[in-house]
Amino acid sequence: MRLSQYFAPTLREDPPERDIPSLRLLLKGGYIRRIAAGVYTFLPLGFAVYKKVENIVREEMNRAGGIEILMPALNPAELWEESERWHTFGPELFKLKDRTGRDFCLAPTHEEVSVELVRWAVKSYRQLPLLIYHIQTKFRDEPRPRGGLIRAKEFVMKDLYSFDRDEKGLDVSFEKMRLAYERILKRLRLPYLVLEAEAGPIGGKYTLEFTVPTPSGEDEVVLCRSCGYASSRSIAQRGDVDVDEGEEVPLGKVHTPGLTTVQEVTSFLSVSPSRIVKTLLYMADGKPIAALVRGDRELSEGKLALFVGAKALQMADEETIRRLTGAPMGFSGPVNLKEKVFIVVDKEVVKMRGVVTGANEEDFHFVGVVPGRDFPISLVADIALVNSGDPCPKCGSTLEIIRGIEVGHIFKLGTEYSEKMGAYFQDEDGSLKPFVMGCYGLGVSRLVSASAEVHHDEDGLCWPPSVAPFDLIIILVNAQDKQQREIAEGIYSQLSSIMSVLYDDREESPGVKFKDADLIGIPLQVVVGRKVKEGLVEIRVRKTRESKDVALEEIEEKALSLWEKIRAE
RNA sequence: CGGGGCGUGGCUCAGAGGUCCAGAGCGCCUGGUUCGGGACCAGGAGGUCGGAGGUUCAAAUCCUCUCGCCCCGACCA
Repeated sequence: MRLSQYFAPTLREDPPERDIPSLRLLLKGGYIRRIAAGVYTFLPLGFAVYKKVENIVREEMNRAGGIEILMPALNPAELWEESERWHTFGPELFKLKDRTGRDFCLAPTHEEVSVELVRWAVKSYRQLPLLIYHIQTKFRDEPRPRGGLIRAKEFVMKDLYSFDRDEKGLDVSFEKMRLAYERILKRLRLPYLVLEAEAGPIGGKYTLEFTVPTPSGEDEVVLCRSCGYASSRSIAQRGDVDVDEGEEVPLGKVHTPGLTTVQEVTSFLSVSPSRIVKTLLYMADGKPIAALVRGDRELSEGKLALFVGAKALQMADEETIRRLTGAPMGFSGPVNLKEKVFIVVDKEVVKMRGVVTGANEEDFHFVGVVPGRDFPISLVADIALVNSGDPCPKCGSTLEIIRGIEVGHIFKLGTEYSEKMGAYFQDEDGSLKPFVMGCYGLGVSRLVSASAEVHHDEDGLCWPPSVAPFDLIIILVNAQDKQQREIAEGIYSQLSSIMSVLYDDREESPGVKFKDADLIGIPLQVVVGRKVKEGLVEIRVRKTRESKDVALEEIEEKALSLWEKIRAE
């Protein structure tokens, strides 16, 4: 491709969004263009990278036994009513009506459509397992789009749905997908972590999250460098900590006028925040629960929901708090609650003696509270959010918190959707059974961003060969120079037959061409400049900056050998 | 949805009631020079200052409302 006839509108100045390197470089390099918050056009270069990523994903899905289809983005409401997600998915679901007033949504995921398809087409265990997938545009009305392609309102996802006879079959399908995901990420040259995570609105019993570690990622990951334990922070566990157990003293009440925050109370009583216990009230599937964590910690709602088996966990509102405690917000405690409340105590708190809690009375706190003595314990669990420095639950060494981009998430769904939507097959023994499902999402457009995030330097992008928009760029230094032009043209036609080549034949000054080449980040660069007089051109590797003068007649051989070399890295 | 910030030629921004108030640099067009790291000279095109309303003799500039975008948080495959 001749750059003079291509469409790669690079920017000279940095776009204002400079916080996330991948977004800045994709915009500056003419890869993508924003048309609204979280909505992007892929320009030719970006689309080229996208297609390469998509193709790797497709190849690995097919290799793992997936069968490609294409489901519609526009979904009728009735299907979503069947799964109940028309109401439970929340405001992220884009809803719309057709001209007759019939309700539709723009699908954010395709469990419903795939179940509808399979319950129609698959009647016998003989047809199982079935793994169907598509690569398609998804819509989510994100409250806050961010990072360009990283969190968009419209994005492309590969989603595969597995249908099996039983749990054992599901395990096999799940494992196939796990391996396929690892192969994909390796081919993309992306470092990744496989995390245990929470399921979110998709549901399911067991999930793994594939996360690319990068400082600008928006997900927090708890990581143990010594044993490799890795988990999404929202549900990460922590080992046992030595706590200051305190002494068993009698319960007392103190006047704490207007002091509602941990900080206010602890400084007023001159105690450390680790000696106060926060009582957080929640409604779990309509039932009240109290969660107790140390004052210097945060509660993990994910873990709490997991331990109490709650589907919908919501912080109690002001009114509910008054009803349960008889006091306004800020004075809640586990002692003398007005109603029967399920009390979940963090494993650290249960060891503590003589702590401070709210007194369930306006302007009062209790001191000397002892769990078990002064209030009943319904459940002891690890419900506090992990902080960096906490001990690893597996090996006890120190946990770290890093950031990452979640690029894939795979779920063992079980029979939830099949049962809700009436999707049954006949098993060998003649009985009707619900399909046992799994679903496996991979953010294709997000992978483009993640790749840019990992593969760049201060001058621009440095694509790995597997996703680069072109293999090699020819830089014609002086387009006015007849000899340079002829030689560049020759190399262009010669190399084009063995690799994909972008030829910068523009009448631009050398500086512009070099800057653009580095910015765009094509792996190999061939510079046709003044050394042609000596029969030499220069070939260089974008990423490492290594550079060699090569005789004209050797350029093809050299380009190929360098290509093989960087491809193997 | 809370908090903060920003909307002025294609891009990055300056201008904070009037008279150099519609500007600069980059980009773009014409002509010429140049050609190994975002060249130079000359000429030129291009904006109802996000929108609506208001204050004023006078509004990019002050006020109100509104829309959009960015960042932090809440939320979230």
